[in-house]
Amino acid sequence: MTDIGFGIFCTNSDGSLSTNHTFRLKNLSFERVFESFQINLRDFLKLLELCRERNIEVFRLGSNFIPYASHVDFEEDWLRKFEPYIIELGKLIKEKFKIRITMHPGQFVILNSPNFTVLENSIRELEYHFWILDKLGVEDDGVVIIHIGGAYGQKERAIDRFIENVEKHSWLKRRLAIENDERLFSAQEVLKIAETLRIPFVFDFFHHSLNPSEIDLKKIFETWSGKGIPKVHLSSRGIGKTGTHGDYVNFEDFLSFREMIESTGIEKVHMMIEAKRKEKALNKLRNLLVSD
DNA sequence: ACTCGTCAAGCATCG
DNA sequence: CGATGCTTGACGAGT
Repeated sequence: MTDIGFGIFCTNSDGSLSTNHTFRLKNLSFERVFESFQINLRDFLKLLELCRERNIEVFRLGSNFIPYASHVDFEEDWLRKFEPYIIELGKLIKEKFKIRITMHPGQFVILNSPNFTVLENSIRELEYHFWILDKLGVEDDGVVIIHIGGAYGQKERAIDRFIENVEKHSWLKRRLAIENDERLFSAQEVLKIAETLRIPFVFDFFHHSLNPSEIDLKKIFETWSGKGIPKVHLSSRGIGKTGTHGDYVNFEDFLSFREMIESTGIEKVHMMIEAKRKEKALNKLRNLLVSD
């Protein structure tokens, strides 16, 4: 039977703790960045406590941990001032919490954009994400997860451009992981890209159900060899437009996903619960598992 | 003291 | 062509 370790992201269920505190860009100054950072740091530590109490094995740190860090107006020497705090935090995580930390930059990070400025901004944003994880001193299993990007009416061309751009900035391969999305790039397409680039594939069950393709989950897990425990995402449909995440995870979705995972014979996976009610959703799921 | 619209960034889809 | 979905959170204007 597969051991499934769970993960949550960015905030707790009532929103009282968040690693995404920010401010308005027009007020950008070192002081404002530092102010938000301190709140994010404080909340992050509380969230790590929460994860430890509830035996949560993965946490996704919010991209706004240091707000506007990749913005052109963010001055270069500001980041150096944060360095000692991040290093200290990294030590604490290693000694006290022993949790896997990952990140997932926003939808604006697009490595296959034909627009040079978009690509440039994306690279800068990824540099910032890598910087954080490197200074934290987390292992290579601390991945930075992105989607493939746009199709621009020529999906094959868009895939080639993604591969070319990652090859061009090959340092990205150290932490970059890619995920199938709910509309454009199916799991089958993402697997091909992951195999070509030799980077891990974060399989998203909900996106796969909305954008299905023929896949071999075992092959998807193989992209993780030497890169840490395979990571997957689980969410269920919410009210509103297709693709919206639900407040909780549908138990049937979990059961069929678990069956799919177990059929590969894998020993251990990390499952990120992408539900709006975060640890409450995980609690509900675990309660159902106990009574099941 | 509150609610509401807007905010750095891209893309595709739906009406 | 404008609103919406994607980690939502902050905050100033209006009530």
